[in-house]
Amino acid sequence: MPYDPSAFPPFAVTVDLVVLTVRRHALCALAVRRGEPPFQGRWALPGGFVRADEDLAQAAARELAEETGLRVHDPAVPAQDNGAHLEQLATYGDPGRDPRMRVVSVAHLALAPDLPAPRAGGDASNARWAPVGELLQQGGYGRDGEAAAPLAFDHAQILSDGVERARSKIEYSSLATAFCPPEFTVGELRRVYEAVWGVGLDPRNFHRKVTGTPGFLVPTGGTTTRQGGRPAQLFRAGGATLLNPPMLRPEV
Amino acid sequence: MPYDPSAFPPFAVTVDLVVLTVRRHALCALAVRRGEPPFQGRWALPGGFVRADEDLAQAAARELAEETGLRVHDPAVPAQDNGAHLEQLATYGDPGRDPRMRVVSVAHLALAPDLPAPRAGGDASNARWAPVGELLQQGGYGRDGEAAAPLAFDHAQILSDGVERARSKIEYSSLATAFCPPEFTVGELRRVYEAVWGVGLDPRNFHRKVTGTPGFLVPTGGTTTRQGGRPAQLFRAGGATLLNPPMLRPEV
DNA sequence: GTGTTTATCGTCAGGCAGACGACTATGATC
DNA sequence: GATCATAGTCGTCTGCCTGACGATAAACAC
Repeated sequence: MPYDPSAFPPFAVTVDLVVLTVRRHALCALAVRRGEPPFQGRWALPGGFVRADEDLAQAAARELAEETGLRVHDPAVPAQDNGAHLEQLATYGDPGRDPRMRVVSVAHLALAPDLPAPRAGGDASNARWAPVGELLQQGGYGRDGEAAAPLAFDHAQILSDGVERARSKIEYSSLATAFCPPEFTVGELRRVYEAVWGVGLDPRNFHRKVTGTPGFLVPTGGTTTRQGGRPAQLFRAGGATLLNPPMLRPEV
Repeated sequence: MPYDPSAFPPFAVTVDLVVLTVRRHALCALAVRRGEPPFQGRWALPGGFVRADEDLAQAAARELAEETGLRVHDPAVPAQDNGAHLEQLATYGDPGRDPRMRVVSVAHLALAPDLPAPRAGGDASNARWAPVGELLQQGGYGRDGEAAAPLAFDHAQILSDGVERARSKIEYSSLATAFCPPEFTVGELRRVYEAVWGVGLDPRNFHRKVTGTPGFLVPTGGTTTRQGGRPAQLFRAGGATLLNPPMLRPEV
């Protein structure tokens, strides 16, 4: 059959972002408050339309920068490590997921170190870091009396998928370092695993595992004592991106 | 900002399929010959436009049925196991990936047992199972003198991503059984792993691993001798979908 | 029967993870 | 300044799993 522009229905294509970070020993996601219908006043994941001349990854990186000021870490430049990790997550295209029109959303997952404060177009009250358990639970009230209404659209599903991706991916990759500042201690990295998995890990076995895996961590020579207690060695993420054998997640 | 239909550019949304199977000890993918420009006469992955009232998974299942006659195996009905496995792979939306217009393609991965013969709208000469190495290699000639021109569009990238997904996913899941008929022997399952990974596995260790993992394989009681040699026990896939600890892929 | 092929069971050594003891180096408290 | 609490780091031991590989079993071809 020849090419016929009327043979296919037009879609709007958006990118939605699951931006995760670890704050106060809890896995948190970035949520923005919707200022317009539908779901006006409800919390949602940040996102926006893909522009006509833009790649999907570019659109996601642009939205991330607009919402958080974060630049994306370019894997081709391992030296400059002060950016977030960004990867495509999955695509959601249910008819009716947006009541206005047919929207296909390409969700992306971003992992970032702990940040000072979110900004959404300069309006801080319309963006916040919230523990993922709080965003996903139905009913009840959040920490600061915020009514825990479900996220807008199908964003609870998207967030849930993003969290699951992060939880499984830190098992077999060095992705957990994306939650850490450029230099970090073994204990800080362990607390990332504990927050993301929601479990406790043995500090001694964890230390043996991460320092014994070649190429995973590179000591920088410095030490720090910002956690109290004996000063800890500082490390940077090594070149190894795959962790083999993987870090084992406890059975719960 | 209020809702403004002119604020976003229209996209065409398609689903493309990476349909994998194991034939004659080789991992093969379904390819269809393009009958119209662009890339007329070249091989491509099967796919098509998503309809206006269709979910992405529905569209992928419909395309799969149209191209192969396969129904999709519904995970909610584990008893009836005569369908293919289908999952979303990734989404490709480079501007310029289709010279006609802006097309976002949601690629899906399908795994099927060995099938008699492909059919593409009843025309067998326009569809074939080809070893993935043949489809991905640049230049040279395929087995039957077919010029090994690169796949159309960015389909080489999509196929490559799909193969990589399949290779890694059979490590930690029971997905390899999707390449097998409803009842199969340990040896047949091992040959699936060998074909997908392109390695040789020790039959004795493999047998110990798969029969020793609870819930992975369920003996049906029957035996078969279709491979020659001593009759082998027949199994069905057990309820366990996750393989823990995973099957280890040799270092090459 | 003999040889070939495939399936299945066993044995053994090495590696890794979980459990946990011991020691070190800092800041806080009395 | 001594003591305590906290966190980091190094070891040890045991059990499980894997890779390598020997041995046996049950079919078919000749």
